[in-house]
Amino acid sequence: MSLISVTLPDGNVNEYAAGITCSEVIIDVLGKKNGCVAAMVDGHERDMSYQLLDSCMIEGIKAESDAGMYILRHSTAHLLAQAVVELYPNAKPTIGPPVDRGFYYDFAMEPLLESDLKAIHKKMQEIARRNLTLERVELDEAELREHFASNPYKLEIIEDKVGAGSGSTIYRQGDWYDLCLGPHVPSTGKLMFCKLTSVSSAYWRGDQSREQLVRIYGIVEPTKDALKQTLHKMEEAKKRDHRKLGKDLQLFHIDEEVGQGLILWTPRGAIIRQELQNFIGEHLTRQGYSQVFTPHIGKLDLYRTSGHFPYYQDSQYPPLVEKDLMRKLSEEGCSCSELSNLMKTGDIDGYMLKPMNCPHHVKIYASQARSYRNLPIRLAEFGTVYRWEQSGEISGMTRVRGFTQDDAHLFVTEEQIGQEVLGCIELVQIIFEKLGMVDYRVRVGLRDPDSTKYVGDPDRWHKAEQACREAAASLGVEWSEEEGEAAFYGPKIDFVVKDVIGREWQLGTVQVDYNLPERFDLTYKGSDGELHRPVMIHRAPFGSMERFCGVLIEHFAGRFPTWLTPTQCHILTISQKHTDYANHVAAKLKENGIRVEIDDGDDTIGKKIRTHRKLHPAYMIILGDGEAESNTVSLRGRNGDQIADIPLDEFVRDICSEITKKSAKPSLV
RNA sequence: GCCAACGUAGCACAGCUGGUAGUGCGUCGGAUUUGUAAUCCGACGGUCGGGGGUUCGAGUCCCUCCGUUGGCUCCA
Repeated sequence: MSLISVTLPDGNVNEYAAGITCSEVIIDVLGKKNGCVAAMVDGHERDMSYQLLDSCMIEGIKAESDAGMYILRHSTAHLLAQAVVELYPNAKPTIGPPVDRGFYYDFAMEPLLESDLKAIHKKMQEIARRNLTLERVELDEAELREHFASNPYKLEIIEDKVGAGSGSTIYRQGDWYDLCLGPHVPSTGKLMFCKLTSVSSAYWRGDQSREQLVRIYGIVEPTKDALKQTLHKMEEAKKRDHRKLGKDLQLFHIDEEVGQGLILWTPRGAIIRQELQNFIGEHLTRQGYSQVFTPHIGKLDLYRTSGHFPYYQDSQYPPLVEKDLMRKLSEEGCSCSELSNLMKTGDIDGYMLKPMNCPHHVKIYASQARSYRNLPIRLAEFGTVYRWEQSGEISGMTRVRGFTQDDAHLFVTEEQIGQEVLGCIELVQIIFEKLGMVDYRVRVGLRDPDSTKYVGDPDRWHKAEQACREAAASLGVEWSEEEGEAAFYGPKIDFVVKDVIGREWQLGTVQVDYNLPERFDLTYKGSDGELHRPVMIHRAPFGSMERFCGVLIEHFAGRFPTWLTPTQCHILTISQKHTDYANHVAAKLKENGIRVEIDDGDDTIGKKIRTHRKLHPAYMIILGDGEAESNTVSLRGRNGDQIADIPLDEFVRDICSEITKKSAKPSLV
């Protein structure tokens, strides 16, 4: 038998007889498997049982590594499928991939209930305990078809993915097997520590016109402890959910009688929003923006020119029609579809709730003759827009039907694009940094080189794309280029953050636009005395106040920094004879612009603390005889720490300074 | 929009196979006047998401609409 040279991660080279398995090499080197579930051989993931026939480089893949977790999840998806088929013999497994935080498997079967998961989980554990070996088997096309003869979904995959004439592999565990390329863990015993998290539905191949499948989601970890930890984290994440905290902290309300996806900002939430808007406003002024105000509606004609109507009719609220016209049309027996057609053709006019602020801002630009000396012109507005999101998509504050963008439109010359894009993203960065949001990524959306859907000259596109790239690269955070993700009217930079349950949300965006200036025939006079076309940049560093606040609530878990928190000080009296002093302290704080709430009720101090801590004020101020006599306050912080008898003036000075500095955390206790 | 589950007082929940609604917190009233995570007593509060049906009788079963949640699809 021939010998092969196997290069190890540390650079050492061992010689083995050809045909040795990954597992044997790893055990030979380490004396044990050391938690490896698979191996990386010359850059390819392989099973532990994979035989090495040629000289190669090898490295073990540990279960807890990213690649290892992926394999663990994938194998657990198989385990799930086997369990489901054993319990429901008519269920047909379709696909079951690993995903970021776990895995899922889709089955063609009768709908399941959440409560059925328990039995399935039990079955999975039973199979895991059988410790079945996962065996890779290569089959030719005919054999594959024979193995999956009763499963049309697998046959379809064989048809499409495997291709005519070629074979593929299956993985067998006990008497069950699945079509799969692997790799997998060596045996089902590695998959003990899993949990099924939810059951929902999905379409076969994500196609709405095809069969509805039952999707089961689950998670898995290499050890019991890790599973416990992950479950604990999931519980913690649930507590931070902005929908729950928003209710508990009285930040916003959604009322079904008002409408789905329409946020009512209650007084406490409104403070947070106002503070954020003030904060952005300061930076807008510094960066040379002009603030404008525009109404919530505009004529259909405006949106015909901009292109929003009727091309995006599906995602807009239906147009508003003047009442006399409506009456006349209705007397004439005009049907809804006729009305809709008349609107499309422009034969009748109406108004639209604005889906975007840009047309209004364009009109402000166009209201005067502009010169190159005026550019860039930067128009900013907290503009509320309305979009008809699909009902199933609406969620809390993060996906809504009416929202306020921290919007601005910059009208610039071609040469100014780079510098202005940079200015926009610097603003985003300043704001994210101040709020401690460091876990975000940047996506640069570029043209799909094969598509012709884009408007504007390719050379200009190229320059704008380059400007976006350079701007993104200058940020010093993770960024990626994504071809085909540009808007049809220009390249863009998106800021994406994760919420506590791992969902990613696009917040800020900066988009270059060649289209609207063209459609509205915008011009400026250049130094050459000729008229030129400006370029527009759309930007919204927070995306929308609704979504941003939703994400912020989760980011801070409801414990906002002093400058943002709705009530900064809760004054609690020891007994009712301290009410006068409490009012004195409150007045002093309010004079200094500090938001205060007093509780001078007849509850015990313990009870008051318990009540008020639920609202997470920056500080609780406890006032009794001692404080009243010496004109001091005693503080209690969020973590329960206490400081007694701080002179009132000193406290006012310190908290004011903390607020002015927009400190990340209350730090006076 | 599609699939599934869910929808009981302001909030969190209980209510078995149909017999006509309970608990805790909150609120209000009374007592208490308290020094750092629940003082005691009492009261108010629900046409059980809306509408329709089955039944002698429905929070409990069926239909339908609305909403919420988890996914899918979509997102200028």
